[in-house]
Amino acid sequence: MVETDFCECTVIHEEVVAGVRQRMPDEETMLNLADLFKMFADSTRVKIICALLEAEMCVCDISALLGMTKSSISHQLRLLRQTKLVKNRREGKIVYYSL
Amino acid sequence: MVETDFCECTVIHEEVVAGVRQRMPDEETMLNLADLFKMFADSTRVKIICALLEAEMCVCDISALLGMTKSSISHQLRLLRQTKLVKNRREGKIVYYSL
DNA sequence: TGTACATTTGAATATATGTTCAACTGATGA
DNA sequence: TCATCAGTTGAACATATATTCAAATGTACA
Repeated sequence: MVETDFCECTVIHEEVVAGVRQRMPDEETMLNLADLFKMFADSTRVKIICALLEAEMCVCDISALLGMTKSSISHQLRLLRQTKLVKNRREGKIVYYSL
Repeated sequence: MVETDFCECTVIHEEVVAGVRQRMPDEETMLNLADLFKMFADSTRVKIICALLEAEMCVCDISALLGMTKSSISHQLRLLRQTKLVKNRREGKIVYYSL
C-alpha cells in the first residue's frame, strides 16, 4: 500500500496525452477564459447584467430592485467595470450604469 | 450622520425599476444561469474541458497532462458529471471521460 | 484468495470571494 | 458654509470552493 497518488505513476496513453497537449489552447488563454466566466458565475452579477440589459440604472435603483445594500451592489459594479462589462456616467450626484 | 445604507432610502426612478422588474427573467432562471457559469469559472475545469474536446481520456492521463493529482481531477470530474457536462465509461480498471 | 492498480470518496485545510459595516468622497442646494 | 444624499472604499467577517491526504472501492489477474 505505497500509494503516492501523484501522476508520475503511470501515463497510460502517452501518445494521446502528447497529442492533446499540442492541440490545447495555451495556459494563459484558458486562465483568461475562466476569469471571464467568473464574472457570470455569481447570481448578483447575473441579476445586475439582466437588469442593465433592460435599462440604464443608478446604484440606488439596482439596490432597490434586488433588495440589497448599495454597498454590495457598488462592489459588484466595480468588478463588472474592471472587466469592461459595464460602463458608467455621472450626472450630478447620480451615477448611471449600463452595459 | 444617520446612515442606514439600505435601499428603502430613496428609489430614484420608480417607473424604471418597476418596468425592469417585470421584464427581467425570473429568479430561478438567473440562479441556474449563474450555476452553469460556475462550472466554467475554474481554470482546472476549463483545462479538463479543453482536453476532452480533443480526445477521450482517463483520469490518469488528465492528471499527467495537467500535472495535478488524480484525486483533484476526480473531484472536478464529479462536478462536471453532475452537471452533465462530461460522461464516462468504464473499461476494466480504467474509466474514460468524454464530453 | 491475494496483490496491484485506477479511481473514488470524505474529512481537513487553505484560499477565494461575497456581504456587511463604518467611514469617506463628491455634488447639490439651502 | 453646512447639511444632505448618491456612491465608493477598505477592513472584517462569513461562506464557498479547490486541493490534499488517507482510506476505501472495484477490477484484473496471478
